[in-house]
Amino acid sequence: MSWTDERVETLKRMWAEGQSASQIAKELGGVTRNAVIGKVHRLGLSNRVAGGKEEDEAEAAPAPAAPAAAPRAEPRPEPVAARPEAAPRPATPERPAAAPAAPAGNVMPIPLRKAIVPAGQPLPPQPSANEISPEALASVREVEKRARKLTLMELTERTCKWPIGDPATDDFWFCGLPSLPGKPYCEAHVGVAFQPMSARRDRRR
DNA sequence: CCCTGATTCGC
DNA sequence: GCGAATCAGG
Repeated sequence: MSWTDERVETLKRMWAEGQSASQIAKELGGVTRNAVIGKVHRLGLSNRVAGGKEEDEAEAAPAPAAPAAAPRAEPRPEPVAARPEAAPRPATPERPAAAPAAPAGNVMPIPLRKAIVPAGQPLPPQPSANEISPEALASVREVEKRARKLTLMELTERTCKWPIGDPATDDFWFCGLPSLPGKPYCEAHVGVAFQPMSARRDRRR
């Protein structure tokens, strides 16, 4: 793989977004995080906040904290697959079939809180008590108390991705315990996620 | 261990 | 210019 303009662009964008080198490498494919880091440096977009090119010295830059605003922003929970990329412009000026969903009145009439959350793609089915064995259910409940409560961005290939809580509230996180090799979930959650058909049938009704 | 970025240096 | 190997951390 080579650093085509497009790939460099992606690199720049993701780096600017604060994505890690390994994440960028995964996204690009065909390169390691080392390659990404190397490129980042060569491009000169390393870090150094206000850096200002090659200032001689003047390292003693005071004003450590801007007293004005404190944009204490947690890492934005950007959806993993968020691809602002080029929006497919349907170049079809035809009548907009449906009226604008948003009322002219700039006010969002939605009850906020419970509603809009994209909910993302199909999440693993939440156990509905009657199809999970009592043992597994108990195990899960026990495990969820020990859950690492990871956020979406903190998940890796080795962390349990079982969602816990209501995505529409702050009361939402991912299990995060060590996942079974090759599985997306930890042992307990694998237990409720992958059940033999027979087990389900026997328990049904 | 898992992960992070930074640097070096042969290619 | 490139990126694996390595370093230095968290």
